[in-house]
Amino acid sequence: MKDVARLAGVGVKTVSRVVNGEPYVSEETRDAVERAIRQLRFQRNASAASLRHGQSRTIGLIVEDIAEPFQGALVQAVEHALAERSVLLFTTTSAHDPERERSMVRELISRRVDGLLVLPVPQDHSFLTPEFESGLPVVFVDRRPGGIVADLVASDNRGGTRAGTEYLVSRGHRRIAYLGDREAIFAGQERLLGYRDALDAAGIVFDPWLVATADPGREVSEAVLRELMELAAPPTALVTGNSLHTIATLRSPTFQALDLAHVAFDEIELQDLFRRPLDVVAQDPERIGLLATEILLDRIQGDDGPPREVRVPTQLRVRS
Amino acid sequence: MKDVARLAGVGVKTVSRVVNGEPYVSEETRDAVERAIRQLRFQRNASAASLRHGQSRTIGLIVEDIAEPFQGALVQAVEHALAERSVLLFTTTSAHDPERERSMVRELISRRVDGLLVLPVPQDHSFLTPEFESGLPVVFVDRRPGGIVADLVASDNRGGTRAGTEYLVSRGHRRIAYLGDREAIFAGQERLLGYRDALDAAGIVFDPWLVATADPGREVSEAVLRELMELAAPPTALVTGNSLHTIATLRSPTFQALDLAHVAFDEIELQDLFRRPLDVVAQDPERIGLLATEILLDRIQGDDGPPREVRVPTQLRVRS
DNA sequence: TCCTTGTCTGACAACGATGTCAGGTCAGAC
DNA sequence: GTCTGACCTGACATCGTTGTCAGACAAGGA
Repeated sequence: MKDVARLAGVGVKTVSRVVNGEPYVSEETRDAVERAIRQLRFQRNASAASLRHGQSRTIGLIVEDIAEPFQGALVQAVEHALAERSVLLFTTTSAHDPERERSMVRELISRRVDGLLVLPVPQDHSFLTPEFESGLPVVFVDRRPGGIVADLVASDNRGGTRAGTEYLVSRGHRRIAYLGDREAIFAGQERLLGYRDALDAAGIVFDPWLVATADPGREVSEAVLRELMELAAPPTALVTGNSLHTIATLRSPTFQALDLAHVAFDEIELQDLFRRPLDVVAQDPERIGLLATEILLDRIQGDDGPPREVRVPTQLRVRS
Repeated sequence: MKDVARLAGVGVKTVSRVVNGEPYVSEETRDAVERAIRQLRFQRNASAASLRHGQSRTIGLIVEDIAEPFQGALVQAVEHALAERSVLLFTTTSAHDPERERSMVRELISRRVDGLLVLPVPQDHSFLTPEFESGLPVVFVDRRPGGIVADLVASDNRGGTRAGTEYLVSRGHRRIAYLGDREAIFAGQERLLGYRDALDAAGIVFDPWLVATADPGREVSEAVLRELMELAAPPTALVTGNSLHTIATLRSPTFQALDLAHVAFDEIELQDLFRRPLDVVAQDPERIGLLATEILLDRIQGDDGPPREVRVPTQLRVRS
């Protein structure tokens, strides 16, 4: 900037004014400065500007795994929402590891991000409280963090499984099984509640033998299905509570041999090419990402209202 | 840092030494400083450090679309490779738009990234030459950029389609069709060459009627297949040159009605759940991302050897 | 004429960290 | 006692930018 100023024959502050589009610069001066900028290929140093006035026009995002379809779509949506506002995105991953998540938070804070978007690892997040209280805007995505009250944007998990289960009920099913995440996991708990809501509404007595909660896996699905089918009154329909369970189940030989009605929570890409059409409760990662970004940017602008919780509707997609 | 120094009763420089783990600090001083750091929850300001010594421990990545599986896996791999080295990643997308790509480059440079990883939009990239010559390390990924010679990490496209086509030949096919990207696209050109290599090696005369290059789309695949099957000597096998063509083809009714042997370039997730098993030439986005990151970090360390071109092997996966 | 107002400009300090440098202490060698 | 070298420490300038402030000038009004 000093060089530009010298070449244009003006003071550095005037160059700064031109670069930032501030008023009170004469036409000729502006031209001269812009010429000098082009000639020297000057690029404003954002670190220095950030140092001076405390805003970096940068936000940090922590997810678990970018390659996972839902999270990839989320990152894409956030990036898309930010790009128009010339805010840059630090993308980091926790790899499901609380310790790594914490260290990423540290890295991001040391880079002085203006705000944080976190898809939290299931654990206590009260370690964020000091930052949070010192004014760093944090918006959580997809899961409610433990030990801290903050903005949250997530799918309407409960309404989603409820709608999916009700669809099965409407097709005449009374013995509907549920395979999903453990209840310790935020979404797992909510989705199971939605399943029960639908049963209650239909006057179907909840049968704990029809519910399995576990970490997803092919062997898990296989074992669960075998047990289910050995019941005196085996289920005629199944709800899977997340995409990993869904995929594991679709892959399990017992399921493939059966002709269970099936509704899956979370869309599966390319399901139209599967052997059987798949009915799903689709989430909307684009909208989740967009809303979370907008709330975060509002917070950065200074919005300090009470924590908001936004639920993004799911969509039942029947294809069978 | 000033506050920490005051609290610990030492000079700021000593705090700096402790924070950066420099030698020549006595045990007691170090303890006192560390206590003060904890007490004040001090976080080093990376912008300021970056301003002072010119390195930001930050790199920029530009892809087209993070939600696309190959690119998502790539971003994940890069992030993974960087995390261990406490380098943070700016993730941005060009959305296939050259103008936006340029503006992202500008944003990244103004943030003083130490290096750039670019999956380039097909276009001339000579606008990067000034930055490049002024020492900003840039590594291109997946595609060779136009108008600039720089490091490149990409799949062995030619070898990949060659292997895929040779497999079809080995199964007795002589009339093998190819549907892929236009030759103007880097990978499209290379993959078509691999197809021809395999034909040449098998002594099969290249028949231009069996080759279609186009932008992918369901209608495109449908039309191409119809035309192919109306040939006097229709093909008995098909090679699709990228995943979009593959998916469009799998969805096209004509293809579904047929029983064409098929090899697809690029892995398709969950293909094991498809109606028919899919033989693919799999790329290795994890390895591409890792190698590109390592080369970039080498360049940042000062490696100024001639531009490198690294080809990552593909893997033929036969399932049918 | 003098004053006010609006416009335009640049000197200077400050943001928070670190490289440089000079100075101090202390043990051991001569 | 002096010297050397290793160790320890902090004052200060500096990185590039921008907020503050004061000064200069012109136009318009009293």
